[in-house]
Amino acid sequence: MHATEMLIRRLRVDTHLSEDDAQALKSLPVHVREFPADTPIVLEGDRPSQCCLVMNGFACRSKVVMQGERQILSFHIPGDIPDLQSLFLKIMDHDLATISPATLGFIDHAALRALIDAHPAIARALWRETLIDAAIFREWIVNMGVRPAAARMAHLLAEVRSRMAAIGLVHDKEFEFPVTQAKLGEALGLSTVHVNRVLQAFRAEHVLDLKKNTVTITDYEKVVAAAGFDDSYLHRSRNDPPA
Amino acid sequence: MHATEMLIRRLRVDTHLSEDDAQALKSLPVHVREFPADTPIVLEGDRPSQCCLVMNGFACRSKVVMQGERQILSFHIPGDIPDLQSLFLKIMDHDLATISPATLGFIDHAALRALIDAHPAIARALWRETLIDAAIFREWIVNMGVRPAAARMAHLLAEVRSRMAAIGLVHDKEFEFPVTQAKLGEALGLSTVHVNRVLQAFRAEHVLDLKKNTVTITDYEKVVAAAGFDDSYLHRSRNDPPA
DNA sequence: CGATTTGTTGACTAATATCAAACTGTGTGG
DNA sequence: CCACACAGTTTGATATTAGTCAACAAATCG
Repeated sequence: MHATEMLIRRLRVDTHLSEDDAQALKSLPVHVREFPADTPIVLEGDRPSQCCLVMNGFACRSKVVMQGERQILSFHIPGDIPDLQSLFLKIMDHDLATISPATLGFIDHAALRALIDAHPAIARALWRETLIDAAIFREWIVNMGVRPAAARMAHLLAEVRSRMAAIGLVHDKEFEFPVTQAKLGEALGLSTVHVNRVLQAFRAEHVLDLKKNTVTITDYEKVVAAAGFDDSYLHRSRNDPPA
Repeated sequence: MHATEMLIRRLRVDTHLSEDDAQALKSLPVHVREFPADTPIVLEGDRPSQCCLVMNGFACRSKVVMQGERQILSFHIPGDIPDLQSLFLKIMDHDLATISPATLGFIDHAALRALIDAHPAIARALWRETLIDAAIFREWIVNMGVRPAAARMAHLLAEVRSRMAAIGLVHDKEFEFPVTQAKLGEALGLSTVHVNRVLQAFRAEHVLDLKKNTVTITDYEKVVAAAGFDDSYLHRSRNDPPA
């Protein structure tokens, strides 16, 4: 799919865009590039001059603390614009990298700014995307703060499943999620060993499985119950009818 | 100080606003109300029709999970607009409440939307505020994920100190922070007992103290070192000169 | 096919939670 | 002014969760 069509479809999930807005988006110049797995896109301290649309594959944002430990802050799936905040926060305060081979579309800040100034509806749609991004961070904080390891992992996988489902990428209880146990640990604030043990417990209870970059959620009800998962923080449009 | 002046000053810290923009902000109708301590302002599930500016006192955002545990997501100090996201995310996905007696200024969404449409610079300034909000959440995730209890607490207090300093509310190594040990625990994902013990350790080493709603940072260098605190995620303007 | 990354296991340790009790301090009504 | 109530803090003992280390097995990649 073409990058700008993808963007239009994504923004229209939550916000009404006129044909005029859509045309304007369609004429946005996008520079498409292929990235191998585990490759940095932008790093903390950078001053990017473009935003990045994930067209294919997966990415994650992370931050390293001086002791060399890394905290993964978010995972990104096709359709996401993981560094949209760089449009107004000049200096990156975290890293963005692929976690699988990925196709990325780069859009110049200048072009995006011009579009925003000329099309208030597009501005709102993008602003809203950054606000949902923040809502996901909030839930991530809850996850780390109050949930024990198993619930935390269940919650993360339920969220990724939910977001993948929204773009039609969940098939037959399965979805692609190219994450190693080590990376899951970095995301959840758990050691690799503990991640492994929690995963085994889920497998033993036939709740879920993760292998070969694929998550299989055998018993979705149990996952939701274990995680206390409620997707309202994702602010899907059905929850938020227009004002 | 008048609410709109406060807002103008706040937005001008990071963004250039013309006299025209400032005048427009000044004419924004603000409804000022006093709140006692520990009083909800908006709750999860609400559909607020106004945003709230903290003029005096302190607030926090939090989320409760079904087991009744509460995770505090952020603390808010005078000048903050803790629920600015409600302008575009109709349904609150978390609670907002005072933690001390507070003076709050309420601004109608409708008025704010009109202002945004007419004044792109104000829109950007507000958007930027929500992006910094998200940046703080990201660092909070790092805090919960990789830092042990003492470092985590040091980081939180260093952040609050930094934000209080920015509005001139740090005096003589002290600043007001009306938080109980129980609330600190809810913010940091620690039990009250553990918070107490960590605090005692800091006291014993003459690093910092927290009593009577006041934080005293005796040895700021040690706090920064223990926390690995680096304020660049707060995106102060000196780090982000205009494009 | 060897080399490297990823996953798995067991034994042990460290960090933090839990529980229950006692001890502040502060404000209130008698 | 005292006594009581209450919210907040402190303490000790014990339990639990998750981390560390080290070795090995399995999968993946060139």
